[in-house]
Amino acid sequence: MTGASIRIISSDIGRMDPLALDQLAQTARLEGIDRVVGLPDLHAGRGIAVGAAFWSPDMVFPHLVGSDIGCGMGLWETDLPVRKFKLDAAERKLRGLDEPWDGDADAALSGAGLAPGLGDAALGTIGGGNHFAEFQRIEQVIDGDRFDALGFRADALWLMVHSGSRGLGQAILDAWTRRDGSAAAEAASEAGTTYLAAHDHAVAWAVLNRDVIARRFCEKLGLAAERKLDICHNSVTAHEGGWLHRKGAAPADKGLVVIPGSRGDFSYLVEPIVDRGAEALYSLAHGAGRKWSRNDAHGRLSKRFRPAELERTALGGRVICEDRRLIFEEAPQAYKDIGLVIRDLEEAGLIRGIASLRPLLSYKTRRT
DNA sequence: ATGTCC
Repeated sequence: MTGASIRIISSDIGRMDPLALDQLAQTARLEGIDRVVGLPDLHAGRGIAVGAAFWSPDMVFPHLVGSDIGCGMGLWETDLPVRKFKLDAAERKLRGLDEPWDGDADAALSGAGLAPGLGDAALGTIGGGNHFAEFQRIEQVIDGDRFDALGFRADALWLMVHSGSRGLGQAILDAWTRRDGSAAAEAASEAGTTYLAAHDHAVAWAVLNRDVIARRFCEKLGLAAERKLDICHNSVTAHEGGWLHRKGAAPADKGLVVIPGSRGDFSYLVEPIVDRGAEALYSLAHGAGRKWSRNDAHGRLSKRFRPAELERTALGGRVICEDRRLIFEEAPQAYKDIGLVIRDLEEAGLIRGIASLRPLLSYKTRRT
């Protein structure tokens, strides 16, 4: 094998982080990887670039999925007219959400086809890092016909949840790594099927986790909500006779997608254009993508701002993040311009915009 | 990213 083809979806590759591009090139050299795609939100990760898709004809590479198997975005429309959403009251009521969920975890797990007790201590919790739950309002309906046909309401309060499989996915990758240190397994081998079965459980758990998180948030505010989409951006799935790994890449072949900007920027509800998807491995950006590393963001921003100043954003959004380090790491300044990411995807013919959403209240954590 | 490093 001489290495995979690399396709980068961007109007300005020169502005991409050389480290991320180098990480992408490294994975393209892996024996068994045939095709690699970098998306406009590409950024450096811990060894593996984030915002990328990798296709192998017969092998599974657990490290290309990473530890947060099943991580993704869910989007709910609530029954509350957004004009009735009161920020101060909502902020007061959103407490206890980092604590273990006191609902019926086993019933929820079995409803999702998962074993009782599986990861139940973490079920319904957001976690750390870039995870969040965010109340939003529709800023602009871009494609009114499509928006109406979907039965969506522009005057409703919306809720977006970004979380994953917490300790469960981590344990699955750890178990893989401890096995024998090999990077990949034939999907049909015993090691491959064992990993894939565990992976599929973690994906189902992560979908359920986002659902429980949304339930908890809505319960605190006395809202009912309907899930409009759930999109997983860390996974490996059977695809065109091989295995498609997505590392921070939304699927373009599974219906509507929401692509969030930073907490200080808009999010975009988009429709993938499936017939153009093959060249991008049926994958899309999963967010804005980091511009600065966590360390850089903390170093630069903690000199310029107090945490309280970062609890309000330029778009008028409010932030609940009582972790003093995280509030700097996840500041809007640390992220790329989501507008440019969306434009790149549109210009590549991969998406059509349906609506944009404005952040109202971003919940990260109450605990420090 | 992480029932998170002593």
